[in-house]
Amino acid sequence: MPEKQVPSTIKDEALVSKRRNQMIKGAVTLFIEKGFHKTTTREIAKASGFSIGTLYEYIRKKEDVLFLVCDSIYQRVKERMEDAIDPHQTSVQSLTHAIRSYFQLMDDMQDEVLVMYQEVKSLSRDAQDYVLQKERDMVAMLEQVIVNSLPGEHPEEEIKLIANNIFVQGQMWGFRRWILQRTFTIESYTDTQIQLLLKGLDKEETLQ
Amino acid sequence: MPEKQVPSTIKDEALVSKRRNQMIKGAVTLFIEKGFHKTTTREIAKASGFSIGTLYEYIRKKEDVLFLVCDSIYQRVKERMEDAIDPHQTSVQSLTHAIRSYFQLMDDMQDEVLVMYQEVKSLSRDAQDYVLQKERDMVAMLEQVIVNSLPGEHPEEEIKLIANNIFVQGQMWGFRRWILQRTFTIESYTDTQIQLLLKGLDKEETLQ
Amino acid sequence: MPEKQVPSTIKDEALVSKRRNQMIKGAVTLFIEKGFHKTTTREIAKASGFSIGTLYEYIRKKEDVLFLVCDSIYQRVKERMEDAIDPHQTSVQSLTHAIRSYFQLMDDMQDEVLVMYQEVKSLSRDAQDYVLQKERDMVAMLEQVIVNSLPGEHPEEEIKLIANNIFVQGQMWGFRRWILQRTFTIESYTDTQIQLLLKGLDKEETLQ
Amino acid sequence: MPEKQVPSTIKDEALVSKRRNQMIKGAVTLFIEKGFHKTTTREIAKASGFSIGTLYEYIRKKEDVLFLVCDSIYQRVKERMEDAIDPHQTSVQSLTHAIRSYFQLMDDMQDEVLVMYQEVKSLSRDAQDYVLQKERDMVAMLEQVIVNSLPGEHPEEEIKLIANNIFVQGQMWGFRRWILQRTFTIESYTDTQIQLLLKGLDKEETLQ
DNA sequence: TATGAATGAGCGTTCATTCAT
DNA sequence: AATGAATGAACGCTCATTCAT
Repeated sequence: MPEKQVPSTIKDEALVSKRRNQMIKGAVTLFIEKGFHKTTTREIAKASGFSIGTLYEYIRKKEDVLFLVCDSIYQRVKERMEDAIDPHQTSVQSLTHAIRSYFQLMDDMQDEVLVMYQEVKSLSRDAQDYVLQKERDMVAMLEQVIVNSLPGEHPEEEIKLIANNIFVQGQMWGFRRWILQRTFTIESYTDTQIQLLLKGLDKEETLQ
Repeated sequence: MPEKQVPSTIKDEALVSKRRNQMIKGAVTLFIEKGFHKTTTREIAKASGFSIGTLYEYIRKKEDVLFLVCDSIYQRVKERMEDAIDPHQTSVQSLTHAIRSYFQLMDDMQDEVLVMYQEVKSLSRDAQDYVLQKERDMVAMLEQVIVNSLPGEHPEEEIKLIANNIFVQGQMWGFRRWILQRTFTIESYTDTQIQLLLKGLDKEETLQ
Repeated sequence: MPEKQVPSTIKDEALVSKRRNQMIKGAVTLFIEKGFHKTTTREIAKASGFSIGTLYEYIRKKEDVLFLVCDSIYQRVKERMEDAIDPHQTSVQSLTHAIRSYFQLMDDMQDEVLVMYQEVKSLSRDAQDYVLQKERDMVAMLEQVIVNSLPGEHPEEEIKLIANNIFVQGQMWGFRRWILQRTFTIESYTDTQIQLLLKGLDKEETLQ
Repeated sequence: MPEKQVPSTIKDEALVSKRRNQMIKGAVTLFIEKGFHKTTTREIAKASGFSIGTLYEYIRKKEDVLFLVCDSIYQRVKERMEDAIDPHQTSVQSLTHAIRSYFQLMDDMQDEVLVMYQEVKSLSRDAQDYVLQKERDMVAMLEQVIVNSLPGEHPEEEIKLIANNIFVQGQMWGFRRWILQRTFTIESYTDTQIQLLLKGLDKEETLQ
């Protein structure tokens, strides 16, 4: 898919994939450290293990690197979410399990998520739409789990809002870390959020 | 206070205030449009209505403009929050009123808040701390209202988390606008969030 | 004389004199510290005790300040040389006395002389000529003393060269201070130079 | 050695050398004409035959150009002095030969030496020390020749002073050219200085 | 396919100078 | 006579991008 969006002059697709993975790995660290704008293409090339000339054989513009990075982050998030969620399960446990998995994931990928939050606006309109769609897909996955897990009638809007709340609360753990991680561990944070949510849904649950 | 942090070569303090307001007004629009990094100092000067030379009589570095913008946003938010919150009131209504006011405010200042979210990381460490503190102050205000308004015992952690949730949900209205504002108006968004919150707190309330 | 070369918009000549003395005093310190080019007009104004606007009432261009400074340095040097030299005396002592006075003067005004050496080239052609003339006058004074003091025939060229050597050796004490002042004090430096000179002139003298 | 002090982003060392020579050649002319401060980096680039971007591939800061120029001047001076001086010769002729060579050199490199005199102070402390050391080395070479050439006892201080005098008299030919070159040719200047020196040292010598 | 030297538009910033008050 | 806010040309420097090898 990213190959569709970011053309390369190199024909060998396996090589393109390999080089781009090097690039993403190198770039993500730099973007976390100093942000997209303050990272130079030379630094990216160096961190990727090849020359500036080679870098430009695999991308057209610096922005492409950012796109590749964002895309790869969402890819990884999506894969792990799909592993964690079983769409056929209908118990409340399946919801709490999904939340736990997602929050844990957000804890693991704090830095990456923070980068995405701060840098997507540097993408072109098209690329932003592409990334936004991935986000929508993820929220839709959460909506699905909620619908499956909650007995009783719930207006669609409420479902949507809960999904969005969960989604943002996961991210918030990372980008408000300076405030939250003084008071909570990822476990206590997860527990308390689930508790608040389920109280609101008139559910009892034995935590854990 | 910002005068303490951002020195100017101009002596007339009233003039400094006036020019800086011009600057903030001009810069915010540009930052919203194209981000801090892609906005040039010349553009800021032009949008502010004076020359590049004059701009630099009122700041030392480009970053100072960003700081002034962030500071002014928080200033305005804080002022409006203080107007909206009565610390002596103890009813649930005072909480819902605070939330309504805050969400309305976030609706009014969507663009500004978005800018802050995406650009604070471009500030120096010191300036970031300064801004972070303002944020902490605001969350503390929300905590206070929650403590005052909720009968019954609530662990401190729970209070903290609810305050953070409300704070982020307000901002989320702005920075997830492309998703949320398809489904909600600011009113329906506010109502649904309050409903979810109060359900969780085992309170009944006639909305509005 | 400098009033001829550096016009002022102010009529009151006494005031012009006073202000310019303030200026020279302030500027010389700055030039010694950081050089002419790295000193700003604002700094000069501040060090002079008045505003940038006032500064420009007494000069036309920044370069004028440098001229005034150079002129004042030469003025002071010339005055002290004239005090030290008696054109009617004809003994060898009168030569050694002149050298001693001049070297002492160069020791006192090391910094000023260094500044002049490094910055005259920043003056306009005209101003450089004016300063150069002052230098020629000084060398001529030394020539006069030499002619008066030395018995026997000496070709004019030799006199000229000796005068130039003395002149430069005086300055060298200041601008080669890092090397010379490790080995010599101003007194030992003076003694040794005089000794070398007089040996060459087949003269005996009881040093001081 | 200068490669140690002035890093370049270009890897090909031969190319670095070539480009830097272009740079030095271009810059020296400009510095002579208008001084270091009034010469712009774009002018240097143009005079060197490449673009401003390329210039900065071979230096880090404008000051580096000045350092390279100073370094190259001293390098050339040193090389020619080493050719001219035979440390095993012990006759007076070896001293006069050294002086003649050195003065001739100073005549050839008048402009360069003038530039150095006026601009070293614009170098950083470190670079100034480096250049000063080269100067000390040169003076030491002269001291050596003097010690070797002069029979009889001479206090160390006297040797040092003579070496310094010769050193500065060489430079003086260039930086006081407007005065000296009216009266002398380089040959007559050299002869007269040698004559004065040897008289002082109670030596007879057939000039030439 | 890989390299890295070359380019130059464009940036942030400074500061001599002016002029209305 | 004195002030200082305003100006903008010009500076040093960076870095994304290209292209000959």
